[in-house]
Amino acid sequence: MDRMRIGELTERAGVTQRTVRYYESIGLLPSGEREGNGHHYYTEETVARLRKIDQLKKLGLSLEEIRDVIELYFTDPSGVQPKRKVLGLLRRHLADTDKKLEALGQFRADLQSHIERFERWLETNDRI
Amino acid sequence: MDRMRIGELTERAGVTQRTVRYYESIGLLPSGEREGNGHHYYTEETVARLRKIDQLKKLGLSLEEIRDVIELYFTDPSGVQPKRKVLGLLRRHLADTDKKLEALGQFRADLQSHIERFERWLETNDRI
DNA sequence: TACGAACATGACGTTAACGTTATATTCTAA
DNA sequence: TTAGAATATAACGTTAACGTCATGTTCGTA
Repeated sequence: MDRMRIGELTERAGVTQRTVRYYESIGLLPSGEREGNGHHYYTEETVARLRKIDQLKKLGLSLEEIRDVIELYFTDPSGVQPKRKVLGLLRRHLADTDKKLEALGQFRADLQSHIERFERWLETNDRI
Repeated sequence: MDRMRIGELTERAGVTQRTVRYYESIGLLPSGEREGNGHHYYTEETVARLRKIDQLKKLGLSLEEIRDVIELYFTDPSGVQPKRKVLGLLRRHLADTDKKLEALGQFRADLQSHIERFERWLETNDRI
């Protein structure tokens, strides 16, 4: 009972069929197995994958970048060399993420100080 | 001597002329004053503005979002109502930023834990 | 003053990440 | 079994943020 077609998949994952097919076409999503009739069938994992992709997108990762990391959420590369390779990738992503975090923190501080400036101004000048 | 033309502007700000003209066209950058000849002239502030825009872009803000906040870096809205309006905008941006920070922090933690997992694996299985 | 460099303007091109028909086939329920 | 819903595939459309000519005018200097 864990096999579903694209209709149920997209409803549960909150994306459109076009999105699923697009992801399949760029190799971001393994294209579901097909029956003799041509229809694709998906599983729970596909739903989870789509949700994870959505999360990563919200972090500002491009689909290409996501393709680099999505696998390690659902599979384990076997062998020392593949694991080393993925580890390198992950470390780069971590460094990038730290940079983003710092910049975003700075931006937050800027916003905060602007907000306080406006608040002070309004507090002293408002009650005319 | 603080008046420059687009060539110097773009060199100092690290953007192309196309970018400057595009920003002018969408109202993100005030289009430089023009002489009788048709040439635009810019100032130090334009350089600073372009750099600030670039910073904000790196935070994942769209040019439209940047247009909402860029002014308050370089001007002060006068009057209580305008200031209230900008304050509201700023608070929304602050809330958005906090959400992004949280998501990004979570992603960082995920990455970190994956990295550690791989490191442990390699440490115990590497020296065959 | 002449000529190459700089500038202005217009228009078509590009990439990412899908949206939106259009058409054909398959599934499902009455 | 047959109409309507779901699916597959192809192809053209869309938005953001510019890139890349093409053409014409202006600037600066030899």
